[in-house]
Amino acid sequence: MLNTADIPKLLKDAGLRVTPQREAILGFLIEHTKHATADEIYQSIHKTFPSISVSTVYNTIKHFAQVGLVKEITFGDNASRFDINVQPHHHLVCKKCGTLIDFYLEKPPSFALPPEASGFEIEDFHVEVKGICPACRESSRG
Amino acid sequence: MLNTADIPKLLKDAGLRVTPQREAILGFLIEHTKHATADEIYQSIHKTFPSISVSTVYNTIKHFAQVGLVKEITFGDNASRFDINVQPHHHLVCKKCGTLIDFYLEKPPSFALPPEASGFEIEDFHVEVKGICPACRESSRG
DNA sequence: CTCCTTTTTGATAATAATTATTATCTAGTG
DNA sequence: CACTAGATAATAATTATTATCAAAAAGGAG
Ligand SMILES: [Mn+2]
Ligand SMILES: [Mn+2]
Ligand SMILES: [Zn+2]
Ligand SMILES: [Zn+2]
Repeated sequence: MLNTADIPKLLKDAGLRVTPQREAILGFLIEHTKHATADEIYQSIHKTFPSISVSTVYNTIKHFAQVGLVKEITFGDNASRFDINVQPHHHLVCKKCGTLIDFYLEKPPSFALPPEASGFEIEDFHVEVKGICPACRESSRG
Repeated sequence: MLNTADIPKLLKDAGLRVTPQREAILGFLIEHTKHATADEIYQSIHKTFPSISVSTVYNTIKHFAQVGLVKEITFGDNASRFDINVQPHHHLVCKKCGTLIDFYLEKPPSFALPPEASGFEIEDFHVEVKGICPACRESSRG
């Protein structure tokens, strides 16, 4: 498990300079919640770090994603979410509110790619299970 | 296979009025390409139907998606794509250009959902295999 | 510690995709 | 033909994100 004490080392090992903004953003992702949006990160950090800017949050999480500190999740038509869990895993997603729950596969799916796929360099895959979470089912009852 | 001659019937069966705009949009999706974006649909139809509006394209494809005539695909950080293939299937996607190729599973993945998932009403799932297409590999060679 | 170079930050503007609003128009009904 | 629910087109508004760039800060070298 990642610990907030490791933050400066995590940043250095990723080849990034250590700044208060980066420590705050990485700290938020480690401590609070997986799968936060850029805006959620900004709103939370802004309380104790009022001078931080929205563009810094975007720059920083994009940087983090590039060096592999987080993984950007971009499905649904809503905002990107950022996942501090960088192990290969998959997501159960609520169609209404976008809540994500991690899960792991017991057995990978067996897929036969069609001829048109030849020459494609495959890097990884992601399974998205879609449904409605209990909270959203409750709130949409007639 | 869907045929352009069936378009009025397809619209009526879906409970939608038959209008030239709807015929044009559905016709484009059937004839030309699977997985077009709203803008691609608009740009193509606009040539022969100059009075059509961008908002009509959006309204119409959203309508189509609601009644099950097309399926909206929303991964990647780019624009939504609309799939005239509404059978359950999955996608190989190019990380660079967003090109999509359909594929079908031989065997569904076996997943064990965690306790947090209890109460979730599962509707369907989608496997997204990510990579780089031959064209994009070629164009990014040093 | 001080100076210097490089990187990062933050304010703002710009862009892209999409949704909302609304006046006008039209298909279907009788 | 006349009426009305529904559809269209023009436009404004919104949301998420990226670009620009001067000022501030980080990390080394001396
Ligand atoms: Mn996750
Ligand atoms: Mn498809
Ligand atoms: Zn929900
Ligand atoms: Zn490509």
